[in-house]
Amino acid sequence: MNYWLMKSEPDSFSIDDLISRPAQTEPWDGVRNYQARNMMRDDMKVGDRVFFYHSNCAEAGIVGIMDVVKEGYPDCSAFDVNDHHFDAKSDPNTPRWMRVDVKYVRKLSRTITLKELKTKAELTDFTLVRNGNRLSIMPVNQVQWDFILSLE
DNA sequence: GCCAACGTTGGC
DNA sequence: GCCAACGTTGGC
Repeated sequence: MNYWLMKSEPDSFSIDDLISRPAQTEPWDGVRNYQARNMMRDDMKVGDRVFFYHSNCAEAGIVGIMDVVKEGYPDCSAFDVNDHHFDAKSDPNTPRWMRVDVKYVRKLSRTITLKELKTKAELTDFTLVRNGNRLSIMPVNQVQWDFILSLE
């Protein structure tokens, strides 16, 4: 089993939005970055665990945990001209973008903020705290995962 | 709202 | 294949 972190701006989709979805499950669409796409297409498996991270907000940080419940499949929001994430270069016959489905597991008892994570020597190599990193999906290793949860 | 970091695009 | 211009991300 692998561990991941996925970012979302709570103004557009928060963990409370996920909780209110049917079956508390949501297709994670709109990702338009190749590295992140490749991880959803090739590496994320059913049963993998995911940190839900709130970005670009007052208190950026990890707020909860999700499960991967459906592996990479075409992100059809790229085909919809009315969708904010429409991409004319994604052909339905050879889809350029992929998504996975994620399901709510639980909220953390508190937000573990980016600010706090940056102070931890144990997380020096964690992608999230590396300066200027903009990946919206990233792997988390077992040691990092366990350490972060121990902060809760 | 600012702006640094960085990914993508496209001219050459 | 280089690289300048441009757009986006995301912390602050």
